[in-house]
Amino acid sequence: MKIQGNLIIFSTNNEERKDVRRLKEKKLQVLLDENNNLPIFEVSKNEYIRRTAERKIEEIFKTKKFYIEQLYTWGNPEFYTEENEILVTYLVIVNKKNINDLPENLNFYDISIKNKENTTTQHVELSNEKKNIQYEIATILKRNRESVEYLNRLVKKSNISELTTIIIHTGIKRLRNRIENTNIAFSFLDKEFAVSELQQVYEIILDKKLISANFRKKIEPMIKRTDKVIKESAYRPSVQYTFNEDYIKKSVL
Amino acid sequence: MKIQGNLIIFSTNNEERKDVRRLKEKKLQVLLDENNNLPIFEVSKNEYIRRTAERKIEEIFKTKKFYIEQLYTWGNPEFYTEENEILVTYLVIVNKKNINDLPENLNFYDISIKNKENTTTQHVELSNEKKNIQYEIATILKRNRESVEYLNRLVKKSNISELTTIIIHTGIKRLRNRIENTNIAFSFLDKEFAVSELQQVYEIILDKKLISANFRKKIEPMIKRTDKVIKESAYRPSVQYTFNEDYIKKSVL
DNA sequence: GCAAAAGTGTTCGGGCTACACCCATGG
DNA sequence: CCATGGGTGTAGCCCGAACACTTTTGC
Repeated sequence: MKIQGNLIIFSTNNEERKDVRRLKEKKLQVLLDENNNLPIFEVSKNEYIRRTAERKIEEIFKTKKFYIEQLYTWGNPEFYTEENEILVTYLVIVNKKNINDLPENLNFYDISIKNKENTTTQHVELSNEKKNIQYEIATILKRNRESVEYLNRLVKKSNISELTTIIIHTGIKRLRNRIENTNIAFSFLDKEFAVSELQQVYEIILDKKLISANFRKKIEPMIKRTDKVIKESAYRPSVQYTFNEDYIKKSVL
Repeated sequence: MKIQGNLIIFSTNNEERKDVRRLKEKKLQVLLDENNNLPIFEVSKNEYIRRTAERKIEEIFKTKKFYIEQLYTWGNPEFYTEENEILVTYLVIVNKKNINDLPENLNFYDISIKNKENTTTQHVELSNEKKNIQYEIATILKRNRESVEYLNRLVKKSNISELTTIIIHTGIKRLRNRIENTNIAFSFLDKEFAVSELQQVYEIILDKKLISANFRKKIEPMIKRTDKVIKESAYRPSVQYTFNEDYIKKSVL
């Protein structure tokens, strides 16, 4: 029995706009190696698997500041090419500012997802300056035994493995669930941040524009105002906030 | 590297009341072996792990009618006694009426949970006619690295392993999450059921009384009325409903 | 008739949505 | 002065909570 570990690492990028007076545009990113695979680690006989995952991340970024949780364990014919293998995937969130290093073979890719009209198919584009990966992934309703299940399938062959696309898909779904029920959003940001930055994190994960007036009210109990201000855009400076430690939403496994 | 599988199997029991004119009282149940452990299966070299889990369940109950999903993979020093082991847990729901057999060493236990006032500790009692297992489990907030995490710990030694109590706890949390977001509640019931039966499933999983008028309105789009009626109590018969196949809530992994 | 369950209708309040509007800043 | 973002207030709407009330049945 062969057992492996796997990392789906999310981060965000701040991109300058052409119009320099506008806010930087945040994008959700994922880390892939030179073969468009997720970073893998070998599960050793002498260490607990989660600790091994953490050590691998520390090795990649030379930092101990990141969020980690188990995503899923793959060993299902639906998703797996080889029999007799098990792959445990961990979901990781890093703030780029906490990264001290990045191996040459690993690169962050912007994630862009477009829903195809009147289908359950999504067109996904992973891109950076050097490379552009495109694929389409469909959500299929599978009626099996006592219930229904949602499966994902890669509908067009691409230069990325089906399992990788499914893990990315599953990871984003998990982010969406977590961002509504926990405080993971703050893992993308510095200790101090503007409300608009937090809102951008919500927007890129939920993939929709939010009305800032309503967003403020919603997250108000989660954050604490500081005395500092910051000038992100060319206009009115924004107040810096920190996470309100008193407010901890119960997380649901 | 040793790898094993594990099953947390939930079901419900219909208990007669002393007052025979009242409705049978549903209770949430879990399946344990004679040593108070969850059913284990060995992961073979020749089969996918989920399929192995399904085969084990079919072997236990002599039925193919059950709900299954992966719960969690344990291999963390926090929860595990032995190093160098991995345990993949699957969550299962069965309707007793679909069970054709049950090995002698396996028994269902009623689950009763009481929150201890002003603490995050819960007193749990697992009981049937022959046996009674009691323990207390605490939820501990652990601040680690970039975020907070909830851990569970067995606070009083008991004749049940800590890992088993944590898996039961995690399983119930998962049921609570799923019952609000998917249609798993129906896996506990027959194809045709009364609204009050469905309500009882919600009540035992969420562990609180619901107001039936509001419950009806909430689940109305999920169910379809049939022509049949059933007399569960000694009083007014109730209309039989089925699951409305048109209504399928998106499940979130 | 009454106790228990099945089933319907109504009111109230909190939270989300949408939008109007003011403030601050730099070009 | 105006475009853009920061920030506040408010009105409407929907949904859930609470509860009153009717119907049906067996003892």
